[in-house]
Amino acid sequence: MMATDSLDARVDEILKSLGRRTTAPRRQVARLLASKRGAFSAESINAELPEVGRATVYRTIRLLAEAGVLCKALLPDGSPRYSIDHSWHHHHLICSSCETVEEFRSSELERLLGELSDEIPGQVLGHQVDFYLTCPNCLQ
Amino acid sequence: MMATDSLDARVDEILKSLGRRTTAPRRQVARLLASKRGAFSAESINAELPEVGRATVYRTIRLLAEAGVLCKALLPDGSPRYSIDHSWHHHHLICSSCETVEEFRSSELERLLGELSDEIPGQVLGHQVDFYLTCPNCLQ
DNA sequence: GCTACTGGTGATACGTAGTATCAATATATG
DNA sequence: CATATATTGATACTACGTATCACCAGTAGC
Repeated sequence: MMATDSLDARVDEILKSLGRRTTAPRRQVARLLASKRGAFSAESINAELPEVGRATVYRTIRLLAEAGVLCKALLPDGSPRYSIDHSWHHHHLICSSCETVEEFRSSELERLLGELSDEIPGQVLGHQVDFYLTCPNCLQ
Repeated sequence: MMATDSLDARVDEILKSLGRRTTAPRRQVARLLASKRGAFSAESINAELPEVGRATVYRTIRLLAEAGVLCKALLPDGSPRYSIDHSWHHHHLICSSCETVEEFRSSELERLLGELSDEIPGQVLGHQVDFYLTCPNCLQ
């Protein structure tokens, strides 16, 4: 599968650039992630990979999130969901019903957030904007 | 203390309006919360009230959060912090260093978020905006 | 003020999310 | 191929929160 192969290569590259080793467990996790559409919990990945240790699953997810391959969104209650990061900077549309997470971009929003960051005392490191909604699907 | 007394009264009122009972443990939790400045974790409240059960501490915090007395902010890693809710609708300035949570309001931001909500497919229920920063204090 | 009804409490157990430890193992490199 | 070391996975631990359930205490009605 094209997408899987390219993510494999991307993961190899990232690991190399970080001086990390390319191991079988990391490949297994990366391949499973690549097959996922939408958002997922770390625990669900762990459940689908009984042959990979839990700690390794979590470590790999963290590694890929820090490398920008995955991004982390928080459901309204704070529980994290991960998804493949398709675009550089974006926010999230989170369905409170089916927990689907979609990416969302708005240059106008970005501009305003930038302006506000300049006004806020201290050094702004980043921001998070999430919309909680009932998605068209869940509205029937 | 004035602030404590008024929160006591407010909590009594809220409990009454919800048809809930005014109990000693709920008062203890509410009093401790009133004495807090800034944000705190549920667990820290639990630790400071050994005579109140953990379940009751969490139940009371949830009750007060749902009633609008407390508001919940999420640190960058998703761990929740609670603080007395001083103003109706606001966002958060979260110091990544000292974990201080401050309230933040911007009518311009609110207006834009409202506009965007209209454009987003599905029924938008709410949004969350957080700025992560190093606060002036932590910048020395 | 007493009593009964029922909501609240707290001990315990459970579930999710994630990190720390550490002996055993696999990888990249000379 | 040998070896230094990054990585693994079992286990244990922390934070955060909910479910259960026997017992207790508010509150409404008399």
